[in-house]
Amino acid sequence: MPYDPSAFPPFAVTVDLVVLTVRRHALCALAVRRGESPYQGRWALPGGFVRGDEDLATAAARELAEETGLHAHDPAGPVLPNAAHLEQLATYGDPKRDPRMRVVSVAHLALAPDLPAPRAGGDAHSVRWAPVEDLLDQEVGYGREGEQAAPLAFDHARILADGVERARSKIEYSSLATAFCPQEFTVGELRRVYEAVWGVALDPRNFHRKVTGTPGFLVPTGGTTTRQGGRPAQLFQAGGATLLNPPMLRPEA
Amino acid sequence: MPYDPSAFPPFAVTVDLVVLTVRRHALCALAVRRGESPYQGRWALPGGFVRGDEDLATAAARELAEETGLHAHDPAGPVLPNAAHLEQLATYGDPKRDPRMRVVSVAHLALAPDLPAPRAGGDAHSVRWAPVEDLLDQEVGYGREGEQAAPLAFDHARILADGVERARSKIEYSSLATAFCPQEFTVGELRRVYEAVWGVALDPRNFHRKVTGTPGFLVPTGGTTTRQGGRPAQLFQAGGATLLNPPMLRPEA
DNA sequence: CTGTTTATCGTCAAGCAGACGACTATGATC
DNA sequence: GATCATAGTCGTCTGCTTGACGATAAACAG
Repeated sequence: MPYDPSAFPPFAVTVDLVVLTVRRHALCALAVRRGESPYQGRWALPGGFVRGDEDLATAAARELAEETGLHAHDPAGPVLPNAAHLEQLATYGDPKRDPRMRVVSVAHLALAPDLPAPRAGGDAHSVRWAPVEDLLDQEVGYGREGEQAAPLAFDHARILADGVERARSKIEYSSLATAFCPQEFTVGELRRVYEAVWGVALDPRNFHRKVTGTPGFLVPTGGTTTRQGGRPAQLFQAGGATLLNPPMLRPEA
Repeated sequence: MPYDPSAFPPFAVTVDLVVLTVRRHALCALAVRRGESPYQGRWALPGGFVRGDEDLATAAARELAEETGLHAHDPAGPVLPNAAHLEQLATYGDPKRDPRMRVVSVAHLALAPDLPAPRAGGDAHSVRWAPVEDLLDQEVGYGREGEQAAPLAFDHARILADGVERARSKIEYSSLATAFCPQEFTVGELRRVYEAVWGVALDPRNFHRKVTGTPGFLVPTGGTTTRQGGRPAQLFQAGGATLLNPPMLRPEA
């Protein structure tokens, strides 16, 4: 049977990105300010149309590079300095999610280390890192200093919440928390990542025992650093293990 | 800025279903035989186009009902007799995955109890439950009795593998295994579900202690049954808990 | 009645997690 | 330079969970 274009309704397909990082002890997401209607002036997740000859993962990696300058981490390739973890999150296709037309958005989740330089390709007025708490708690509508208190555009609050939940659960049983760290990092820095993502305090001694005792999680690089103050700490890299067994336990409550 | 149809390439959007059940000690998936080109005569996952005014979850539930007569389980609604668990799995959008046109498929995962009656809406020649092992091990190409040994159509082997992996991991930390059981079931039946999905043997005594000791997982209905032979077993229903803490541990290997 | 099957309860040792004490090595402050 | 604050690292102890497995219970088949 030949291809019959009338047999299916046409959709626009986009990728939206939940890009997370840990800055100053807080889990932050990348937000862009919309320059056009609908939701003009509101904050939204970065994203864009999938091109006609482009895979979904490719489109997400392209958008990520355009917005942040980060490369998607290729497990097969070499360890790049500016590499972020990128994975598909979920797909959102409510018929009314975009008032203009029928858009299906394949959301992706990216985890990036704290970027020393601001991202490329956007001016400071239209792109920012915002604490996810601020972005999600804006249903009632008040920012701290007359800041933009409107909720995220479209269904992006839901997408962001799903992405944050994915990140929170995935660092339990995988080594993904290292994606938030620079290439070399200390146990304390890794612990602060867990604390920021989970929003809890962890016992430094038990945490240290756990992560250094899990084979393949961390490999020492030999160096030490004192950038956090206090006694110098050993530097580590992410080891080859991707799944943690047994997992890190997220405290109750 | 008004809606500009030329600004994005049109896509067809479909839902494909990985419907799993446990039959005769084996994890089985629903497969349909393709009646048309491409891949005519090959087995594929059930699925179809998303309609113009339909949500993705709605489309998946509609396809599920059309193929199996099962309802998608609504957590808010009453417990229906023929209810299956349904969740979004992942989205597949390789530009070449369908030779006819650009199709993005939002795969969903459904977990159903073993259906006493064959499914409605399809004749026996074009729909069947097949052990996932058979469906996935056909890359080399030989079935047991001259059976259809060709691999699944399109990228459906990959989708099925992803769905199976999701199910395998999700029954570890959630109560989803009960979705494979009838409304009332015994601990032994639940154990056989785990054994079939994971492909391992579990100690009946430790399993019994674990599931009956996890609060909210199982609630006794008071009845007993002897349908498995041997000493009568207590009947249970799924309790309210959806997350198991601590999780069921899948044996190493 | 005896053997088989399945369910259920108990015991024990090993391992892990949470609570927390103690010590170490830095920089900051007086 | 002594003291303090900070952060890192090593231990100890206790309770809980797990995995291995013995023992008993209640049905059915011969």
